[in-house]
Amino acid sequence: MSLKHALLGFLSMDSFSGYDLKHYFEEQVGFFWTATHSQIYRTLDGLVGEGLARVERVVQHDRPNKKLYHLTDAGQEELQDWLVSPYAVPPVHHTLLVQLFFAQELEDSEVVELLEDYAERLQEQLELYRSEAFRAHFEKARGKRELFLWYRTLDNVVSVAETELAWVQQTLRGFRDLTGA
Amino acid sequence: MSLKHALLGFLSMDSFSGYDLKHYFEEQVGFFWTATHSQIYRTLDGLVGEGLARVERVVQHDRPNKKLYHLTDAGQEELQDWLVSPYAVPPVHHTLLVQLFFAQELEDSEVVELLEDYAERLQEQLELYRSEAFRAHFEKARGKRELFLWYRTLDNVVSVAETELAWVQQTLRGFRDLTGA
DNA sequence: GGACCCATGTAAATAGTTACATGATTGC
DNA sequence: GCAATCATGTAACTATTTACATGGGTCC
Repeated sequence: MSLKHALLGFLSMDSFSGYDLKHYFEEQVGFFWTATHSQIYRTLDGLVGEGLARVERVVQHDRPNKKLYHLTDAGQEELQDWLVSPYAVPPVHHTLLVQLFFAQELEDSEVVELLEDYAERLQEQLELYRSEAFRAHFEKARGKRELFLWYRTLDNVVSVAETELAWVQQTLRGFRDLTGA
Repeated sequence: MSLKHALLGFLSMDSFSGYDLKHYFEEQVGFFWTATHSQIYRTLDGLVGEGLARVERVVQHDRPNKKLYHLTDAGQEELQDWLVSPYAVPPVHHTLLVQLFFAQELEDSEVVELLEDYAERLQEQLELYRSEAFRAHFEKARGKRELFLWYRTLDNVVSVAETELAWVQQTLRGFRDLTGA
């Protein structure tokens, strides 16, 4: 479960509320990990239950009260352990490839449409990655080393999306050559 | 739910038992979709329940009896509809990037180890993709068009894995330059 | 006798999404 | 008064994995 550890990761930098973290997942790490607020709140509960975080109730007057989560020593240790745990190949699930694999049943034009639509989605993704949206938060990096790590994570998804886009375009060319579509 | 539609896809080619399909997921499309037998059996039940497939009990003497699943007209229609449904960007979950993003807490050597380990996993993946394992089944393609589609699906995961590998190597170089590790 | 393949399932747990639900405060 | 942001939660559902469970047949 990486969400748990991503939360510990954030809490190792500072103390946050569930609401803060929700925004961090949208704006900070949304390009490589997403989570909904309902999952975040439940997972934070779990962290407290496991003694990996503790909660502080903060009374606010200008806005609704909130719960600030702090990392415990046990939480810091759990995070450290997990950070060096070797990569386990995740189960693969690539919906578009399922569609393409069984596309023999489709008209040529439908296959082309499918691929063109995918290309558009990838373009949108790339534009989002290249916008300031994610980079804006990189200024919070504590030094060059962290900044490097953050840029490289973003570069990963950019590279992969570019590769997918090149793959679609090549596939479209090949398909048109083959079918005359 | 793509598993449901991947099953319909297979059943549109021929009739299969759950056991057959389990093997198809390992050997035929395992590089872009995985499923366990427990999920396959339950999903097949679901297909029958929805009227998208029907089941034929086949008595065998040299081996245990089996249940052959056949696509119904409704199943064929459901498949056709799904095949042209536009791509929806799936939620992103990339565990290694979570580790790297929060790797500021780690020693230089631990970061290097993490990346080198990832590179090894990617190499293994690539070797698997390039082996005969998946291509062996491509001979069942009904014509050039289908063969093209199948090769392109495999090429997708190969390209992405190659990109990831190049990304790791570039990241390792950059990290070593920066830290002297 | 034992390993291995064939064949099918259930149960429990984990992970994640979507929908439902509430309420305060700020700024227009 | 209304929209937007802040803030937290629960319930139901979907998807997936892992573990448990069984039993026949073949081949060495």
